Amino acid sequence: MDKMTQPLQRTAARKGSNEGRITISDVARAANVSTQTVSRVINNKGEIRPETRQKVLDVIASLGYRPNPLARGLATNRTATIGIVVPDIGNPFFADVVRGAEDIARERGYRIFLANVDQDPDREESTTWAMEDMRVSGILICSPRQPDERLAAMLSRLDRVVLINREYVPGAVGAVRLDDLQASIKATQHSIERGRQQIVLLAGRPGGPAFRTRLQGFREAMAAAGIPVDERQIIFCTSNPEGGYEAADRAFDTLPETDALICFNDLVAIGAMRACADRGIRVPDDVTVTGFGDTILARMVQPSLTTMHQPGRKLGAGGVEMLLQHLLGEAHEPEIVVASKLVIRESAP
Amino acid sequence: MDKMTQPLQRTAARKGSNEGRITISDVARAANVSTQTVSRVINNKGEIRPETRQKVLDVIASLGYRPNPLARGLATNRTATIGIVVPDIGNPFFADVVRGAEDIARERGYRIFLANVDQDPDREESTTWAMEDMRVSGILICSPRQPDERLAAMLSRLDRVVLINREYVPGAVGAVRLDDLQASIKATQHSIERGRQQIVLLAGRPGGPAFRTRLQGFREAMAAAGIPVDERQIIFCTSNPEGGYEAADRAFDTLPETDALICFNDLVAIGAMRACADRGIRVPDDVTVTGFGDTILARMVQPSLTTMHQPGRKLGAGGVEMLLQHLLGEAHEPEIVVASKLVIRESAP
DNA sequence: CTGTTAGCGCTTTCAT
DNA sequence: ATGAAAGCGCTAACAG
Repeated sequence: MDKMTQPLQRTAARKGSNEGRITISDVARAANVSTQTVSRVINNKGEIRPETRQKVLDVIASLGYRPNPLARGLATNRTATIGIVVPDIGNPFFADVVRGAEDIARERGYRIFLANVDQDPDREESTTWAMEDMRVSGILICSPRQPDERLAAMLSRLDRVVLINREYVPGAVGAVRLDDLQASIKATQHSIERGRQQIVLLAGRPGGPAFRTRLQGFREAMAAAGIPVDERQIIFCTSNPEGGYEAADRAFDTLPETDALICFNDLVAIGAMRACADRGIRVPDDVTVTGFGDTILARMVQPSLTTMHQPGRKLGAGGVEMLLQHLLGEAHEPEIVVASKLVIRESAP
Repeated sequence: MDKMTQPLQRTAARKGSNEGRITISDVARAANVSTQTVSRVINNKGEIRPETRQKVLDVIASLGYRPNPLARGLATNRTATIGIVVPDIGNPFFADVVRGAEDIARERGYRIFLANVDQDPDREESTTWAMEDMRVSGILICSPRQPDERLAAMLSRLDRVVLINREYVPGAVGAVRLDDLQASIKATQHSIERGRQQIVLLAGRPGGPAFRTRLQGFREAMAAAGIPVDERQIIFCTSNPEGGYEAADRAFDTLPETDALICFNDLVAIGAMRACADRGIRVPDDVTVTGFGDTILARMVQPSLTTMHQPGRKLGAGGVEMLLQHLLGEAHEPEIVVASKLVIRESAP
């Protein structure tokens, strides 16, 4: 049980005391009221005589009082904080999700507690517990790779979790996600329509639902066009530029006729394009490359990237909104699906 | 935590407040000891008879007890948490800093409380307060743009802050930074040595110290080479691809002879290269482009980016280490300066 | 080595 | 409309 032995160091401070910070009693004393009255004022609860209220507010301002969220949390078992768990802060898509969440959260008086788990399911789980321990009001989880069963197990012990960019799983408050299946279909169709013969899917890491959906969309689009799929056309990769580079490399080794690459995300696509360049393969003439995400880089890289636009900001904002509705007991959809559309640029015109 | 270590116990849900969660008293009762003993066990404090200790640990495990960090924090006025404030989670350099910090923090039993402030000084300040309110053990701040005076003011009201990537300011625990001045000099020198005549600095946003240092290095290198600097060679920009795009555009409008661009960071460089491409300007033949950061993208974009390598991970790790040393009362340097070296790739051979 | 007694700062009953 | 008392779960101080 070493995990819970937490180092609580102390500087030269005396006791666990409050190092001269203003407390609610200080305010109460200075305003000649009880602490409850102060509490009521800062929480806008109950009826308070306007004069009393104003006096308390004045004292608060002049003393520079800031409520102690830990004490509050201990008393109420809740903090005005929303946790966000992202698998990879290096991915601009998640950066957008976070921004969207922050926008709404801030507006509604909540703080964001952001955690990066670097694609590690164990870290994801322990992080989630830690947030729960901190009595966050709710958690947004972007968990593209956690298997359904494990996620369901987590949810069964967790309350108030909104799933970002994955299908609703019972036990969650709800899910806000992109229509990944349609996106995958559209991306594949586009390559088919442009007459590409040997389309390869750089599919991400196997196991997670994102992977499955991409794959399914790919297969469906190919089947609909009557094109048989060789299993070698599906290549696993980590979801970053290196992964894309290696996967594209493998694609060209295995299937030299490859003339289109559908990539798990923009980062993978960038890596794949680099692999093409290093082999003297021209994009888009010899091979077209399609990404997912339409992150800011897509417009900027060369050739610019054809990619499925995925409004991450909307997902984050929608997730927080759903959570807050839930907290307020308001009704809401269990699942919000946001469509993504293809943005055609140079890499796959 | 294991899902099977969850006994169906539920002590009549006291006041519904703690929703049936296990408390230290539950453990104490079940183990026939006082809460104090349990506390000692989980904190590895004081001497405890091994049998007692083991018994407590067993009960903790079987009950699935997890200490309430809020209660702990309230009692000790400290939580085993380190805050990190980054100006822009979309920037891969900061992602690296965060990862480095997480590595060490996790290893030492601390949690990371990450906050994004989107380059907004006000948000930076309020976020910092919120962290302080949460009684974090310390804060790492990456604050490239906050003016010295304002930062100093913040520090005067804050304890235990480590500055990341900026010079030591009195009041801070210390600073861990790159040798930005040398980096800027080296980058400029490289362009000079390769015979570039009209070198333009895309300098970032004015006001912050990062900006100043880049500028100073640029001027010093130019002066050392006896090249006069036209003020139009210094262009402000936001530190993202769009900023780079616009700034490069302006550079070519103003000084058509421009044949080298030194960019505030890799993202700016990517935007600048795109601007070149859109104008039919060849990189590196017509114009060389140099970035800062050597983020993962630098290797992958086309042409690949010559850039100053900045080991973000080291900064984050070093920052946490310095903070922990400080908390333990150990001596440490006030400032750690990490050298960055030029990585030569295609954009400025 | 272990237990007892007080809080930490805030909110929640209940009174008034 | 306001106050008094009683915790929330944990740790600090001082016994023993």
